[in-house]
Amino acid sequence: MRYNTKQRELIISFFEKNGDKRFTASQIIENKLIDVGEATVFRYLSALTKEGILRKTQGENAAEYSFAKNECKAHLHLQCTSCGRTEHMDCDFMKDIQNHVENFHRFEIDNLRTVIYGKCSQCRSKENKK
Amino acid sequence: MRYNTKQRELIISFFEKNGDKRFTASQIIENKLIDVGEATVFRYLSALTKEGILRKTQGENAAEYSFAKNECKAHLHLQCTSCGRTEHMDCDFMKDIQNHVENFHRFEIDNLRTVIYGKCSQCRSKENKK
DNA sequence: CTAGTTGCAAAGAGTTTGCATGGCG
DNA sequence: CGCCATGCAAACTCTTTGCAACTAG
Repeated sequence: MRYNTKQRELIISFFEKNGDKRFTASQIIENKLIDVGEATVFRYLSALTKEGILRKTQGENAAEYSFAKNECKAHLHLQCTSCGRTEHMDCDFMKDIQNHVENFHRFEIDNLRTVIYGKCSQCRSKENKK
Repeated sequence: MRYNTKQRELIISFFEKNGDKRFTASQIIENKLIDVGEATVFRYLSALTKEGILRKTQGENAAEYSFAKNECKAHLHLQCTSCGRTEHMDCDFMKDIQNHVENFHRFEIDNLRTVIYGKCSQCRSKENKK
């Protein structure tokens, strides 16, 4: 059994409101973004990730969590290592990638866990100006 | 300036010999896989990653390091979340992915940092038998 | 009422840093 | 000989866990 508690609702609605934004447990706790005890934050971040409600990715030092929209389960995510922005790869070619990896490599991609790192064009042009 | 020390050579040749295998700093230290002090292991894992000699990826709890072959800079890596095995995506379609992401999303993939998570066919058939 | 949940504090794991000693060039 | 590298121990950060009080169903 699982209880519907105030803390659970607080955490889910926090991420729901914050769209694509990613947060570490420490950010939430230190800045008091949600009024829930430290251990409980960790417990729910972990539980909600298992339930598929949150998306967990690894930041530089700590795990980052964001809201896992349903569409996100169907596409990959490009994350710029300079500015940190995430782009959702919701284009037609996404299906081709999925098919190739499935048929040729016999591998089923986990779109929630995977992050494609690299540089977005804006950050690259900024760096070239230096 | 940078010195060529015994420790540096030990660490590089250890990873060179171990091909695709990934190791955490703790595995190396606790099992004495390399005869180098704790802090020095961490210092070199970090330094060699910056130099592009090692490939750093995030395991469940700790960073994992493996030897970064030159070919690896040109393709993505599929890693099974069940058995942990890594498959190198060195197929012709890899170029198409690179081109699409570059031209359509204006994003330059970092192949050393990126890991595509999912399940390999062997692990999926094993799980279906349960 | 009963079983799951909370929050505090303590513990644990991974990683970084200060500093005196040692070694490369 | 001068500067960088090493190793130990201490410090730090992120995360998990034990436990008594609390709360949803």
